[in-house]
Amino acid sequence: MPEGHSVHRIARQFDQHFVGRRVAVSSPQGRFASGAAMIDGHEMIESRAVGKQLFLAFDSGLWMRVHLGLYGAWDFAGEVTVDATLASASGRMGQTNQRGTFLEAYEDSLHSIGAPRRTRLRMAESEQLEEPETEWPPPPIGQVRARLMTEATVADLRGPTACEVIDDAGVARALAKLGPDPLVDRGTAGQRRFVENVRTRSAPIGQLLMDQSVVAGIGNVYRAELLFRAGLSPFLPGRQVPTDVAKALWDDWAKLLKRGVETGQMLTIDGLRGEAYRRALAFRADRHWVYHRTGEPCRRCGTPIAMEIMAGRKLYWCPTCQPG
DNA sequence: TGCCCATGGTAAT
DNA sequence: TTACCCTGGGCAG
Repeated sequence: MPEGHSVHRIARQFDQHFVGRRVAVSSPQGRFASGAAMIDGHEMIESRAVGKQLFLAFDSGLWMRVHLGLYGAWDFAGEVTVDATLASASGRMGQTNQRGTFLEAYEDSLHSIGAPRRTRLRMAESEQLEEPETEWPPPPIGQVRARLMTEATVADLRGPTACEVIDDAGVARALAKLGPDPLVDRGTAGQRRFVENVRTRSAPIGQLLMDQSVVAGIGNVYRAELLFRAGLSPFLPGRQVPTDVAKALWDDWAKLLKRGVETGQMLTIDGLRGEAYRRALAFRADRHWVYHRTGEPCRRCGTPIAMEIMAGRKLYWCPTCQPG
């Protein structure tokens, strides 16, 4: 599922290709038919991401709120922005599964950074470039909950946890449930809220980082990786996390989120160069310190990475580097 | 082909 | 805690 960085990238696609345009909204699958009718034909005036939620504003005063959940995805077709070298390269990598082809795709993708072009792009937990369609508009494939269409671009939403039309008060209610997001709550205000949220709760920090009311946008990957980077035990109660450690956690999240939005990948190992960097882009197994590495040797100390279920989700950590 | 798993979250128990 | 929503990829057979 998309953690926060993906949703910010999706919001940017809407900002660049839908905001300022009239949008035809429909529900090919039918389950969003009444919501679609409320905003169909109106101009999109704003695209905003907060944590893992996307808010699209229309000139009628109504908003579309979308949460992708575990399986959701947006499929863009037509004119979209392709700026993630890795996204495109790894996408084609996945189709061919041959490293040589990956390198060719990587080199090829360097030419298209930031350039709007006609293609198809799947935006979910990862991004994948696909062959451009020949028919326009492209026929919806599978269960498309919502279709948003301008003259140049189609966005198909499938499998979301939440997809609804709400008013300003509804947006306010949704935002009130969310903790700070570094790309929304800039400066020290967001950091202050985060530190207070952590240090007033007794739940373990590994659980608090996944709590969207404590901090918005962190998922299971970033949770594990942030704790490793901080050398922090996932089991330390929030109120026992020193203030300077909590501040540093927030700053590191802000740094990783920014990197994720720029690259389209959850790159949590710093300083990768050359082949190691390209491998990390192409292969998830080469991308993280501890996430999804149960039993494998810690990249820093060699201790087998541990895993246990915390609050229903798999938690990964290094018992030596993150003592407690 | 079919089963398991997944980067979420909510509601029921 | 568990069930469930709902989709796609990986992998065993």
